[in-house]
Amino acid sequence: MAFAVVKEILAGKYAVGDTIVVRGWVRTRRDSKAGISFINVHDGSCFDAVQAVVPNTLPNYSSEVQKLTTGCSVAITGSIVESEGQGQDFEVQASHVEVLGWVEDPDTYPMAPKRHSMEYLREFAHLRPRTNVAGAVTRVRHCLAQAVHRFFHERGFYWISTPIITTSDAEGAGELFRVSTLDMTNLPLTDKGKVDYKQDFFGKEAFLTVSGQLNVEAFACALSKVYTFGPTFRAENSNTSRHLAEFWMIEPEVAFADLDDMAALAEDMLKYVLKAVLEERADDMQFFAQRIDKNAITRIEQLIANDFVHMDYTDAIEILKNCGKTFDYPVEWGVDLQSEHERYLAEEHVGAPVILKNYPRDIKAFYMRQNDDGKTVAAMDVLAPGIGEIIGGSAREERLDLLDKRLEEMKLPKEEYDWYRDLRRYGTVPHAGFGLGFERLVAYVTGMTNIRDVIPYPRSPNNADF
RNA sequence: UCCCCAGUAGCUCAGUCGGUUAGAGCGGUGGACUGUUAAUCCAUGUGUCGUUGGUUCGAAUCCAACCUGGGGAGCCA
Repeated sequence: MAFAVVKEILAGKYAVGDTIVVRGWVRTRRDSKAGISFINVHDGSCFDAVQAVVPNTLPNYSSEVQKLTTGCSVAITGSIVESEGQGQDFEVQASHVEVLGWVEDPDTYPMAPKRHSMEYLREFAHLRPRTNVAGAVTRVRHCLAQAVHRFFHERGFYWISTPIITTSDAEGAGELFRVSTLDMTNLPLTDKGKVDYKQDFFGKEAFLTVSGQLNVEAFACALSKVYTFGPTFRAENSNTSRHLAEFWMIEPEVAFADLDDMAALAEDMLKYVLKAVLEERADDMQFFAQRIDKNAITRIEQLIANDFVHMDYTDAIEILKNCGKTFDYPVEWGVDLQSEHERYLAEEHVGAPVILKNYPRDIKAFYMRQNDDGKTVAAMDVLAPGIGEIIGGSAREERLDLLDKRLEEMKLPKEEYDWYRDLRRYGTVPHAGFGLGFERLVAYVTGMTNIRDVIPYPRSPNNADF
């Protein structure tokens, strides 16, 4: 007698007549006067629940089975039978129903079998995994993560676990969370009255990382093809549907590669992982298309079928200037594109993901490789309709003199970058990489509109419960 | 952080141009019916109307501040 998971039962892995035990949580119970009850049990192995048919001849039928409500946990022993009803091929003819855990008060169990708002479910981050939508998101998220690793592994990339704690606050890529073991109510001070970080755990100021890029570049300049996939932290006071204080990022970094190589890699990767979702999570995607976003599947199919549109920043500016639309923020060569501009390009002008390349150097980071025109850098953004920037990347400046010049121009402390500069002093090579916000990808794929609903326990300003 | 909107039963919301007893659907519960499947039908309970303060004879309805949530912006992934 085997412990069976719902996915395998529904897929017909067991022969009719096999006796199995299925364990999970009750989604719904329906009683029939024919002397049977139907109990839908889900265990997370797939979108659908399995139906158990429970006859009223079981000793605990009236005392327990008929009292089962949504959320109760059960272990049901029975035989696999072909279903007499519509909606499923196989079901379980129960011979024994063991109630593992009751729901204290069905009236106040937060996950009632009905529509709930995403905002409401967010208040129950510990119970929402039992809902259709959170379960589907979780499986799609897993599928995407596995596909990302598989994609890079198949192409000879190595996964680098870059550090989560960093002592470099100089990248200037946003506010950092401080990491300290000092007693905040009694801080040690130096002679000058400043906090004496020499007495802190690392002997200097430490923070949570905002990016693994600089660290992973060192490995690209040794193992050629590498990537990071880990958590990232930004202490920005961002209150939007596409920002989190703690999120996961994928950052490939490739030696001997240029910007066009990165654009191609980004396109290949996105198509690869989206294909995996369509193939492996058809059940969940069908749900998203039904209930969350009717274009969820067709959008992905179209993305896979079409080449990404490439566009130079300079050309994008011309398009925006001549499109006849008036924007809240005026468009001029040299300005950073606003959300409204990016939305227009991705959603209206192209209607699909678009890769913007070669931005003015003055609005981009110090490490981006300068183009020969002296005005732009080899940077790219992949803009997805509805989400905005999903990928940001660049070729890295591998020429030490040019890198140093940028550090000086941007008044960054050169000594903080000694080890980073070493990569240019010892056997430097052209290299490039990009960063993909994992939650933004999950949101794009599922059609979920708020990034807080595609990560198990969202952290954002004023919210780190659970 | 800025702008806009909202906060009324377990949930989703309607309502009140300030005035005696605040509504619907869903969920829950009880029943009817049924190899059912977001079933269907009947019955049924529930609310210090976000918090604090103010205006008023009287506030859930008006005003203010605050809190929480949503949409948008900035920052970015």
